[in-house]
Amino acid sequence: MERYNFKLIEKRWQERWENNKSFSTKIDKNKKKFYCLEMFPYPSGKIHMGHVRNYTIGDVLARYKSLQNFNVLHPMGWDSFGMPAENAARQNNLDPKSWTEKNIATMKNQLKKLGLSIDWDKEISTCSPEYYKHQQEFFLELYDKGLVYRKENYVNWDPVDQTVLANEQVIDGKGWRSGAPVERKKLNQWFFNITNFSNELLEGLGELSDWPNKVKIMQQNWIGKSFGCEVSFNIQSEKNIKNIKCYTTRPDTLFGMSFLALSIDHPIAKHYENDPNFKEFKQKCSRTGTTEESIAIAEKIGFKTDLVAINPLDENIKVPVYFANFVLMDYGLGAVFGCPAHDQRDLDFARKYNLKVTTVVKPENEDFDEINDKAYVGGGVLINSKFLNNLKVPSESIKKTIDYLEDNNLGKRKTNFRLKDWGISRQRYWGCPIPIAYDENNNPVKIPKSLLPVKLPEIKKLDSTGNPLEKIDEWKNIEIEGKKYTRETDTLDTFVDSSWYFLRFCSSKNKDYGFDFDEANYWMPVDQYIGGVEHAILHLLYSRFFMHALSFKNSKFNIREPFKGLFTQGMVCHETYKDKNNNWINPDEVVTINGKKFLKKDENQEVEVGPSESMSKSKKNTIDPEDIIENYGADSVRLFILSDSPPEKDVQWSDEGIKSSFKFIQKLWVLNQKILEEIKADHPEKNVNELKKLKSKFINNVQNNIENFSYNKIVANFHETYSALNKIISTKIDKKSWIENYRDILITMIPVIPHFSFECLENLKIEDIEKNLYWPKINKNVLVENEINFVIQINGKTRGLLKVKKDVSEKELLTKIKETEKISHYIKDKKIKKTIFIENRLINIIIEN
RNA sequence: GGGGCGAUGGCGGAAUUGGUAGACGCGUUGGUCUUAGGAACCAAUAUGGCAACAUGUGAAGGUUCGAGUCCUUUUCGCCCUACCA
Repeated sequence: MERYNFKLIEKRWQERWENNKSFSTKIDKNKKKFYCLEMFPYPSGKIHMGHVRNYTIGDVLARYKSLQNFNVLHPMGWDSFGMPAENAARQNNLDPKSWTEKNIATMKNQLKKLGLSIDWDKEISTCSPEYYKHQQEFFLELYDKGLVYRKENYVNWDPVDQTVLANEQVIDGKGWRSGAPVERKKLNQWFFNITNFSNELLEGLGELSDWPNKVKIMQQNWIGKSFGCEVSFNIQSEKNIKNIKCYTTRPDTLFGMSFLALSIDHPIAKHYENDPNFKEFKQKCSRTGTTEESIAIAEKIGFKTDLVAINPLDENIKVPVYFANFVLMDYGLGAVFGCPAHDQRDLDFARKYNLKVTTVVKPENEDFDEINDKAYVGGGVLINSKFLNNLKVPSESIKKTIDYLEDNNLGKRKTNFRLKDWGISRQRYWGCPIPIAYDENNNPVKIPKSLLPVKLPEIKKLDSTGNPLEKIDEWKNIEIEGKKYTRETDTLDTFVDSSWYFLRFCSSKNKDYGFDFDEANYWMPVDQYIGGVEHAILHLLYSRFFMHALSFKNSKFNIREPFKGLFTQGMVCHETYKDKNNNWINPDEVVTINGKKFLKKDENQEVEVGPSESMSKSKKNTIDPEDIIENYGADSVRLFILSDSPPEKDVQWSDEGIKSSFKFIQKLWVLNQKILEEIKADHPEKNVNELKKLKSKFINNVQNNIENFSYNKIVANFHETYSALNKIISTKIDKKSWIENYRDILITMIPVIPHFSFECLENLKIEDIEKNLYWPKINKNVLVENEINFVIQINGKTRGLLKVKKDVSEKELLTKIKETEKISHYIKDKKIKKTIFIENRLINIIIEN
């Protein structure tokens, strides 16, 4: 018997799909659509196992929906702008464009080998002018809608590389490449007014019932809506400062106030600019690291001003005003009042500077301890608060205090959002140019639509410092209608590229606009979006914003939520290995002996096995998908990457696992040959019902498991069905029944192992099978069992199973139990107090002991 | 500090509304066939016990005829977020 030659067979089917354009899709309003999208990859060089998992999960769904006669859009593209291309270009002395294009060619070829049902005709690449032209149009559209603006903002500046760093490029306050201490520098930058939609973006989450709760909560926290009020504090000062406004969610603790703290970036700071002590303090603040941990641990420090703030509720309470390192300018108003008794930070600060601690909340009906080092943040009632005393905290206190403040013109109710506007300027070459130019007075003007796209100038190599666009004068200096301008040299954040690519897929060749309204209205929203949870906040929020922004003041387009369903898959992990010199080593350098001893290949040196971690180049625990496809075939890879772990959890890649999947496909092939022989034999005897039932169960299970994303259980269904078929094969079933039922089983396997399934289907020699493929419908009645393994419990303990006919009565069952020695001895001579009888399932007999 | 998720054999994981705990796979053990086995096939595999049986889903309580599943308390682990006023 021939072994299953996956190399030949997979190649043949992939070619056939490509030549027949099997997955190319057109808009068809008579058919229900299904838009299945996986997050498009960054063309970093080669695909990795994470891609394999992501695209396999998506492909199972796409192929399943397509068999169910949905009109399926399943496209693929490239998120091809970004820093790695610049880094690679600098390192290897080439230009980002050719590096990127080469990677795309490689990865496309690799993806094709996975046998994905992708409509490659719709392929897009965000770095192509055909794509970013429309992005520039969108920029101008949002500009006209007032959703784009320019303001000064701080950036991380690397003084050696003369470049702006992203937050993740700042490591311990130093530039990741140069190692130089990073400076804060103010630059004029472009912003999308995402906060214009804060409320809509928050409310919209409520409609997203097919999103993981986790992600919705993350976005909710990110948007961070809070209710409170602005309070105005009068200031006593020799300077011209009359009052300071603070935002607070706890105005009810105002009587406990003992200081007021300002951010060092607060406008009032300009009064102290020339004070050397203040300068020193500012420097001290900027010295604390930027890592999350160092911020959290950082000591609270303050700079005492000569200002005195007066409590709006009691003018006899006068407190000092500080600048403090823990107050942020970009949240609220950059100023807070400190109530040490009921806020830990304020307490730490107060203890350090010997400020008063006045308790104003005490737990209800309880004694309370003096505040020492721990602030009391719970509820209770107000004390030491004059006319607010005895109000319940927080149910009455906050509302009543705000009412009082508003009535007396001391403050006003305010909703605040944590969400900040989206800074989209990047001082980089390899991104979408911003279609703006500046006149001689540095006023921005739009580049007219007729001059779009603003193409990136081609360069041969990148210098190591600065933004190359600044240095190309012939690109930078332009004339519009005879007037001289200088181009904006910043490019757009690459998150902009990915904020609308799913729209572009709907009509990827459309020339007049980023998408065709008719097509977009047909395909959108994406029915199922699949990708890593690491994009749970930014990418998904920006995409949602972009839809809101495009829908804003637009009569032709009104789709505010781009992704109806979201699925976040887990990572692919592998064991880590280290040699005796403590260097990471790649799995393919490791050989095992009896699965116990791990040795470094060719060196006979023992290897230390570490815990399984997500595959990463730094730990060298990666497995190259191309090697695996080469050795085991795409179907084996697909099967294995789905088995073992549920898709939302991390999966452990193992050599044994992929081998086992490979063997399983071989076994399926052997079974297929046997079935073909049975068909040839065409036994006159029939055993249809059992086969039909087996098939129906299989289809039913697989269907449920696909719908619930329990893809690991599908693999289990495959194994069970394989065993069942192997058993049933000896029972002499006639040709017609075999073909009918086995055909349906094979179709059901298409989403997971398409090459194998199609090959076997072809072997069945059913006419026009390819054109008449549909997800088999099953008769649910077939699934009903006529005999039931009835669970017999005595006093709640399972004592046995009885095979009885369906719908057996309690009385009949009890009779049968008494006849069954194995079980009856438990109740012999005992008085039955009570029985619980669950139809067709279980009986619990309660007896006296 | 805030928020979320989770804890089931040696391992990854199954277990509809509370109703046979451990599906399926890996690994391990025994066997068959083989010059060989790192191939294939068959069987066993939660723990203790010869067995009957007992015990078992991180821990402790509770609700229930019945709890992996529901409630309370608690321990541990992972993830996100972070001086958010």
